[in-house]
Amino acid sequence: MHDHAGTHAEAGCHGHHGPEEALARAEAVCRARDLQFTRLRRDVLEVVASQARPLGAYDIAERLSGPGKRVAAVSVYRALDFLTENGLVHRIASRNAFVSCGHAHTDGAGLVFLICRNCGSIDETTSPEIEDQLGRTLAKAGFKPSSRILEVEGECGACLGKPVES
Amino acid sequence: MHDHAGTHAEAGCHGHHGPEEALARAEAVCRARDLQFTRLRRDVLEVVASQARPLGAYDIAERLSGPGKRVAAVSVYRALDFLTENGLVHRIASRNAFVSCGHAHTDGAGLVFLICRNCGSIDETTSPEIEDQLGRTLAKAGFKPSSRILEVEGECGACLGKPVES
DNA sequence: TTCGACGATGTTACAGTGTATCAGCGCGCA
DNA sequence: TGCGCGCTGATACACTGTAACATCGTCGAA
Repeated sequence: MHDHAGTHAEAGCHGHHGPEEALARAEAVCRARDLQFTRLRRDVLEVVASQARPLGAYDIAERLSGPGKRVAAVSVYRALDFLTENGLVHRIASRNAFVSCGHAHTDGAGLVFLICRNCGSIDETTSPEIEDQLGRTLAKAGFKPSSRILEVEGECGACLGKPVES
Repeated sequence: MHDHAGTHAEAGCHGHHGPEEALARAEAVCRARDLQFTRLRRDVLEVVASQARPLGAYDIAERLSGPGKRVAAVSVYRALDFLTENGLVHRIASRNAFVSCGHAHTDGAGLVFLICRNCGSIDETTSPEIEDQLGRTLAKAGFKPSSRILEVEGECGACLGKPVES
């Protein structure tokens, strides 16, 4: 289930900070903006933050459901909308899935997602240089940006280090 | 339906070259690689290339279907797979839709998609500088890339020029 | 020519993703 | 107490994508 938590921990991980930090940050953000950090939103964030891999909305719903309790996907979507709007979770467009945001960052500034096609983990970095270049390129094209996504698929450092489990 | 064809034509358009060019290039590519440029593939490409906006697979299927003829979405998907594998159309991950590729380019080198949230048109540019910076950033992170997507949403030059139709 | 291999297409079914709509619930506030 | 408002539950549905199998056409070999 959460077997990668250990293997991933060492591997140049900027992105995955664990649930505690994400929850603390969420509480702070919601308090600052006078928003409700409800039980459902908390639970969804906790599930997403507990994984270094992106989770689909239905995955999350399944994990939140149990014998006595059933969480519908639509509720998860609403919680995810809330969380993404407030920068607590990111949507990975190339996977139709979601990851928790490791650190506060100024609204999408040069954010890059590194998706390992081997272990499925997601790492998150920023690059002001890319942001600069992108800004210049857009200006040259006469385009006024409002949001951007930059996702790279490949092999992460950890998987390159230990290529095969033979 | 195709009302934007005129309005878009003047607007710093790198991306939308019309169906003829796309079809000619596709024929050349398929001949060079000894691939079959079948009727269905041709039709799908023609529909996609006739629009500056990205089209969903079901949109394409609908446009290809008529009173006597019905094209199933699954056939469209197969044609789109073929076309994307050969660099003739691109998938826009943030929209789950497809656009025809305006020009030959060396396998995803610094490709940037500019999606206008006002008129819905897509423009396509490349930036070696961004590619450079991205390469450096990835190297620093110890990440070996195999593919990447970079999509920017905002307002295109044409829509900025004529802000409102009042 | 006939046969078989192979790739493309047709068809059905189904899984996964996301939204619309309405009803009910909890809580603050007049 | 009652009202408003935001959150949640629940159902239904639309959109996106894939799996599996049948069929067809073409090309090359026997």
